[in-house]
Amino acid sequence: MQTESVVGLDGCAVRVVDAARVDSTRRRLVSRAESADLARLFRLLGDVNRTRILYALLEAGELCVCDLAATVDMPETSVSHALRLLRTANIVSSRRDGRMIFYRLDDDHIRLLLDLTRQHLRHDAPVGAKARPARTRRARD
Amino acid sequence: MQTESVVGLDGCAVRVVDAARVDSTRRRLVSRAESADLARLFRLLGDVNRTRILYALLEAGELCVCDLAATVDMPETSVSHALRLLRTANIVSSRRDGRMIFYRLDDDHIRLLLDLTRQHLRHDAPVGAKARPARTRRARD
DNA sequence: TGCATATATGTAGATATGTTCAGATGTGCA
DNA sequence: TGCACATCTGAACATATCTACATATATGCA
Repeated sequence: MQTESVVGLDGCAVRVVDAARVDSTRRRLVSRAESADLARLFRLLGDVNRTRILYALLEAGELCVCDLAATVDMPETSVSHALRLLRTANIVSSRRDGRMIFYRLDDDHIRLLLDLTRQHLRHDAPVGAKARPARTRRARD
Repeated sequence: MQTESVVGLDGCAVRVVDAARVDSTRRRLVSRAESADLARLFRLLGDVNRTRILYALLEAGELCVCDLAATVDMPETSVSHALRLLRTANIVSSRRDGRMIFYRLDDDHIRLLLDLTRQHLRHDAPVGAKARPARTRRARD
C-alpha cells in the first residue's frame, strides 16, 4: 500500500494511507472545543488528592470540608483548593449549614464515571456488558 | 454541633464533626495505591491531544499513526509520543502491518468511559438511567 | 461588637508535563 | 546490501500544576 499526499487544513502536506477513512473520521470527530472540555474534565479527575476526595464523597454521600480532610488525611486548605476546582467544573456541589459547607458529587454521570473507572482498573466486565471470560492482563497488585 | 479532636494516622490532631461517618468512610475508601492508579488513568485522558486521538479511534475503530496524525491534525511525532503513553497504560493496543502500526482502543471499558463522559458534558441522562427531565444546569455553549 | 471557628483565596517556589527537534529502530523492496 | 519509509525514542525548553503558607471572608455566639 502506498501513501498519498494530501493537503491538510493548515495547508501543510500530510501523508495518509486511507484518505477516505481519515476524511470520514474527521467529519465525525468531536470538535476541538468539545475535546478541550473533555480533557479539562479528565484532568480534574487526574490528581490523586482530588481522586481520593471524589471517591470519599462517593462512599460518604456528603461531607463537610474538615471531615473530608480527616477522611483523606490531607490539610484542610488543600482540600479547599481541590474542592474549588471541582466545584467550578460542576463535579461537586455544596450546601452551607451554619459555618460548615457540605460537599457531594454533583450528579449521576460523575458517580457512574468513577464506578466505571474503578471497575476498569479492577479488570471487571464493563457495565451493561454480558459476563465473559476475564482477559488475562498484567495485574497491578 | 461541636467539632471534636481526633488523632489521625499520622499522629496529628484533626478536627472532625462526624467522627463515625469519617471512620466508616475511611474504611470503605479506595486505597492510596488504587487512587494513584485511578488518577494516573484520568490524567492520561486529560490532555486535549490524547483526548482527540482517543475519540478519533473511537470513531474510526483502527488507524495507523500517519492517518491518526492527519485526522487530528498534529505532527506524527507528537502522536507517537501520545500513543506510547496510552499504550503503556493499556488504553490503546497496536498491531503491526508491514511498516505501519495500527492502533485501536484496547477494550470496552475505555469506549464506555469516553462515551459516558461525552454524554456528561452534553448534559444527557446517564447511561442506564431512566429518561427524566433534564436538569437546569448552566450551559457552556 | 468582638472573638472563635470553618472555609476560601492569593501567591510563590518546586515539580511535572507537553512539544519539538534530532536521531534511532525496524520493515519492505530493488 | 542499501535506500526509503513509517514509527519510535531521547532530551531540552517552555509552560502548567501542585503544595504550602499567609491571609481573607463568613458565620455563630457571647
